[in-house]
Amino acid sequence: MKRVGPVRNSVEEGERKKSLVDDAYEAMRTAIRDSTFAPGYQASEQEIANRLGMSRTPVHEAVIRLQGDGLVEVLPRKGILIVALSPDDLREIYDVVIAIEGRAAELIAALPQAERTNTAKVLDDWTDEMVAAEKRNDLPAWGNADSAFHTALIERARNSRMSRIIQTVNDQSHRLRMLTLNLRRGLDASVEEHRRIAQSIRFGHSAEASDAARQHRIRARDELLPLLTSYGLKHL
Amino acid sequence: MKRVGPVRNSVEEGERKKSLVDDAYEAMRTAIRDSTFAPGYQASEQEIANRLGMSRTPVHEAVIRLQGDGLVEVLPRKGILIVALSPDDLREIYDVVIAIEGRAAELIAALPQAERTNTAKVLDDWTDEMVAAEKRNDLPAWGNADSAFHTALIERARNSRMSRIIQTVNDQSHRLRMLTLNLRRGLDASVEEHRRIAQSIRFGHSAEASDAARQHRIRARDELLPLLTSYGLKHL
DNA sequence: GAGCGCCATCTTCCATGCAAGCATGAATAT
DNA sequence: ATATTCATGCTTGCATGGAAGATGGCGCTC
Repeated sequence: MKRVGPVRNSVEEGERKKSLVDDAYEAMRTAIRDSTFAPGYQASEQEIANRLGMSRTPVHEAVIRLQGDGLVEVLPRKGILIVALSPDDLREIYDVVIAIEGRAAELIAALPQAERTNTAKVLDDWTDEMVAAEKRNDLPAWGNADSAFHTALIERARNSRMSRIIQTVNDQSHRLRMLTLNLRRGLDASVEEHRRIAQSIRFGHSAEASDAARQHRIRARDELLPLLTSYGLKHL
Repeated sequence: MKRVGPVRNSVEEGERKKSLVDDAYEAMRTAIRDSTFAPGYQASEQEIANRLGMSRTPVHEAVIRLQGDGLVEVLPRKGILIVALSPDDLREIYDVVIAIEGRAAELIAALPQAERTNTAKVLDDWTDEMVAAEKRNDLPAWGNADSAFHTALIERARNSRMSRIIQTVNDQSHRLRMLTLNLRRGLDASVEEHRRIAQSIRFGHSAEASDAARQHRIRARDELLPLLTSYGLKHL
């Protein structure tokens, strides 16, 4: 019986009081993100509890949270199902991201100049990192820098609800992202589009910032979705 | 000890199998919405369990869901706190609604004409209802018709994640809505703005539909927020 | 051989018991 | 009178047992 995630370490617990529910939640969330629990996999709470070295209760409560996040589905008296993403789910997720990121960029571009300049610099730095990673053919680093760009874009809007929404759909689509990272190599306009977003923010052009952020996601969607269907991927 | 909500009726249960957790969740959600549980109120799981005629477990699990919805906060070993909305929360909620409803209107306006016509008619019908209610000085009916308009707008976009997001922020701000319904009487441009949204959808003008939906919410926000601060309402 | 029904088993659901932490207030010392 | 300390009660966190339900296999019947 292999342990899925880290369990309460009784020796060095000097940092923070985390409940077993939090442990179980993080462990399962991670396991789902990196496909240790693949979609379609059906687990039982008892089994997971054994792996994590705890009783069924905290696992059960963590599952409730994961269900709220849309990551699992609990089939009454059948077990826990790791949900798969359909093309329709992808369409939904993209529209949510387009809406939220567009508004976030718009809001940032309406902030005072000092903050705009600072944010634009941070965004440009991450874009620089993407360029550097591309030169090194370092795909993981490229993906991380791209993620960091979009995370920074949301965080700078200072809207915890927007952050949470994006976090949720990111969790849902994380597996897809890992997959698509390998598909689209080279043919990507992300860098120029990121520049346009940062520049619009720098100059305080709200409408253009919103449009740039939206078009960036729309273009990425229109490139990816046909690719997936051509590969015959019906769910993941 | 007064019962807060309906409890499992053992006699007529011919409709659907609802778990006790669902019962507890709905009962508490309703109690929070209609201020039976006012913000700042601190309850204990045992107390709520007694009121609902069940044990602590389903209440505890329902509380986890409500916490995910941002309606309550559980203070470890102190109790359950009904969260209050700060002006900053209001700002966040409005921006989420502006983003989502704007995109929803944009998407609907991009649908085939038959569906657009149908949706526009439904929206106009609800706006008619608002006008009629205003003539009768029937404020609750006006509020219901307005809610129905916005619910229809979201539902027609056929995006379950958007629906869920809106549902969540609606739950959070429901008390505020009930309050503001009484504040702004007469001085409201909602009807004309609703017409413009419906008309943009009817003609398939995506950009204008998005703008109309966004401006409608922005205008409402800019009217309401100063009103609240002038009344000295720091939280609710 | 095919189909039907029953039973064993595995699952979640819920109740309850125990433990641990924190706040409150009383009681005592200064 | 005031401050401090300690005990008590109330809270959630977690474990565990029993119950209800669903499913799959196995045996029986035709």
